[in-house]
Amino acid sequence: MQSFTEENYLKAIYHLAEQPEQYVQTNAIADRLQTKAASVTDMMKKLADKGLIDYVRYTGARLTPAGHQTAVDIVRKHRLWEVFLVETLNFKWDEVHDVAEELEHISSVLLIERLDEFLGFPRTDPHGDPIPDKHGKFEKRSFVKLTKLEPGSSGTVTGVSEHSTPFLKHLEKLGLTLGAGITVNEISEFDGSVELLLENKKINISRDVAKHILINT
Amino acid sequence: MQSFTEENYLKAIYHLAEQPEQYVQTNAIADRLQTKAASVTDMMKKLADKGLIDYVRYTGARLTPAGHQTAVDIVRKHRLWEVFLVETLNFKWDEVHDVAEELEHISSVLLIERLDEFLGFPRTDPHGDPIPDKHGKFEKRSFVKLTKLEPGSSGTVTGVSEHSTPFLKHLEKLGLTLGAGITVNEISEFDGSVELLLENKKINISRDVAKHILINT
DNA sequence: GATTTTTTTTAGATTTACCTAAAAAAATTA
DNA sequence: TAATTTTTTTAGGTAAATCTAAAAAAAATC
Ligand SMILES: [Mn+2]
Ligand SMILES: [Mn+2]
Ligand SMILES: [Mn+2]
Ligand SMILES: [Mn+2]
Repeated sequence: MQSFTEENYLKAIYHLAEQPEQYVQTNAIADRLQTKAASVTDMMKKLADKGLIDYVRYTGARLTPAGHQTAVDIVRKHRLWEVFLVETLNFKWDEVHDVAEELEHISSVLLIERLDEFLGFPRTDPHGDPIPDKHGKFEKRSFVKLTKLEPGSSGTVTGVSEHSTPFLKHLEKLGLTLGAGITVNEISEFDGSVELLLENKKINISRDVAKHILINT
Repeated sequence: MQSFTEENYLKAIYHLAEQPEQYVQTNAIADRLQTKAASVTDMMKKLADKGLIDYVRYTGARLTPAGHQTAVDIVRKHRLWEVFLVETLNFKWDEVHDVAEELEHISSVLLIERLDEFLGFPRTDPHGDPIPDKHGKFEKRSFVKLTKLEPGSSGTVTGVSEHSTPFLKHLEKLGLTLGAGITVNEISEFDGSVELLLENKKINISRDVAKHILINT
């Protein structure tokens, strides 16, 4: 049994690690959880004592198999709840993240199994992120950041790497929702902003927006 | 914004008070929350400072209007989640209480409004308890405890005053579920056990079981 | 009404999750 | 490599929610 706080630390390490064996730095965790490095160090010792992370002083932390399982369980719950909120309760995709941050800590195993079943075992959440199965397994999506596309190339929006309400509302307004087909016209040398074709309409987005849009080519 | 702990104290006072103006004793709260009287006294001071209860030393505590609103909101959420678990996710009535104890603390107002709507604005939960509307209002049910019925009188099971899994499983086994029609044959002078007719079948239940069964005559 | 019992509060600790400020280690730059 | 900057840890402290043990008040009993 972990506290909400412990679960949030494990999830942060999970999301920050690009490869599973990679050590995640103290400051990176502090930034993500909006806390102080000293607090992170305290928690790292505690999680290491519990066998949930490997922690090496001045190097960082990485999840043990037990810690990984816990983290991926939380991610699974988060994403299933987001699907429920959108599909069943008609939330918009920009309204679900904060509620799911609370719901992901509900501990009942039966609840999440039944929810998964009720939703028809969805594979992705409203932001295009894959939903791990109960064993923590899921297929890796293939995508490139919109900023990495060559001018002239086309693709489909399959995900976003930022879940905040203002960002998603902005995309909604532009019509850049999941499944939208786009073609890159030009990437500005000056500020990195991207001009693209969305259903024959020419739109311009800033680099800051483009870098959080994931494209399947 | 209250902590889970504060919410649980307010709910305990709400459930323990028979009339709204009645002061609830420190020990009663401690018993219900499985904590110590000293801890309750600490929390009473805190809740009084926040204006959620009236607290009189050596007398007890009662909810202020603000505290009552908070408490009844939690009860509303608890009962709506129980309906969801049973109606939508096919939980049994004995499996829902502990999960609802966690879910009742999820704070989103939109979530609970949408859930209410999705469920079709149910008026009672799986144990027959009334669900307050968003203003905290609900109709008082009329019922008598099964132990108060005269031999010969009939009625329908409309509720239970105990939500534990073993108790509800026991009732399930006997066929004493919500809506069941019963007639009292005899109440034992010796141990208070009750013999009753349930769909023409004669069954016997102990006083301890009977006192938690609520009958509509 | 005095004595005993029960209930409640106070005093003083503990644990968890934080914090700031200072010290130490590692990484970067000169 | 020496100096500087960045990162991380340690030291020491706070607030919330808990506890035990002792003191005080209220209620029950004699
Ligand atoms: Mn999310
Ligand atoms: Mn998501
Ligand atoms: Mn319940
Ligand atoms: Mn109930």
